[in-house]
Amino acid sequence: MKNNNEDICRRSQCAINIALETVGDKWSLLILRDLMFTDKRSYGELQSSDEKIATNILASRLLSLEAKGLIRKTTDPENGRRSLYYLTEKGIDLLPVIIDLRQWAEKHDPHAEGCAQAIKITEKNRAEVLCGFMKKLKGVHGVKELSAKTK
Amino acid sequence: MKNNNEDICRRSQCAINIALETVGDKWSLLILRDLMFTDKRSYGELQSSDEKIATNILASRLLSLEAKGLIRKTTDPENGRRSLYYLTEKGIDLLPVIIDLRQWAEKHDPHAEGCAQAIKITEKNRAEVLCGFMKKLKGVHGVKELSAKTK
DNA sequence: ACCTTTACTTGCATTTTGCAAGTGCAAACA
DNA sequence: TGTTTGCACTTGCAAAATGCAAGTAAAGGT
Repeated sequence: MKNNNEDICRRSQCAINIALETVGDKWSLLILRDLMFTDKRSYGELQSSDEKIATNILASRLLSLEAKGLIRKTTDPENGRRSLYYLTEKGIDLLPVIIDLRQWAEKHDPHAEGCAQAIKITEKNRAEVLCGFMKKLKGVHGVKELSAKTK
Repeated sequence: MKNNNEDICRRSQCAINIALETVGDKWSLLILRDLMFTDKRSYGELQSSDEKIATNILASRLLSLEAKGLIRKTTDPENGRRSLYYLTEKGIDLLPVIIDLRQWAEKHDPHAEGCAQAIKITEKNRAEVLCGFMKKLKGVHGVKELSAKTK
């Protein structure tokens, strides 16, 4: 089992670099995408995505994302041999990044098919739509909102 | 010289996946960051960043970014042995992604140092600030704005 | 007790990245 | 006009990450 030596051995302390060292590989954000926009929660379901991630890579990514606090692993209460993965708030907070990547690809690549059609964003409603969708995700993934008591 | 077989051989057509296959490695966005937030334009300057990119990787990334249309290579008119790299509109359009990554890291990693302090974004002024900064980048990098004639 | 489902692990080939040294070429210099 | 120097890369090889196919382990059902 690896320890978290990435905390002290970084290429730089630049925020952008830190973000890229955390999720800047070719698979992590795709896993988060599935957790955000589909109801896939188990290992097998996550493996069934279009991109066909190799099983050992999926395993290592889930471990790494959990170690970094972006997802949380639980056992399915209805089926003990099933593991379920849920987003944490830290993971949910990457929604804006994913949405921006999608908008960029849709603008510049004619072949890009917009997954997550559910969430349509314009310049004006962006903050509102993102906030609403993140609130929904927090509900689905069981993230407690600190602001709940003030509302 | 590689041809653009990535156009037809993709893991999937999902917009998010396409974006990640384009800039989802550990270096491309850092190069774009430097072009956006510093006045580094030459090979040597780009190599001097904190993250210490290996020279062969820098060369291959510049080639790849140029092939994908995110940057443009020119010869320094004042120094013939110098190459200068500029962002294209496609590259500039990744600004929101980079800003979101930075905000995410600043929120979740106490060690993150905000590079690009110049651009401070709140929920309310986001569209305006991003738009203004992108306009500035277009000026600096010599990207023509189609809307110029209508203004 | 046996079989199935589910989540992985393992071993090995391939690709990507990293490091250090070397090459080539235009401009400045002698 | 030859030489040096700065700059942009190559090249060769080691190390790490990724990809593929097959195998293992443990819970649940029958």
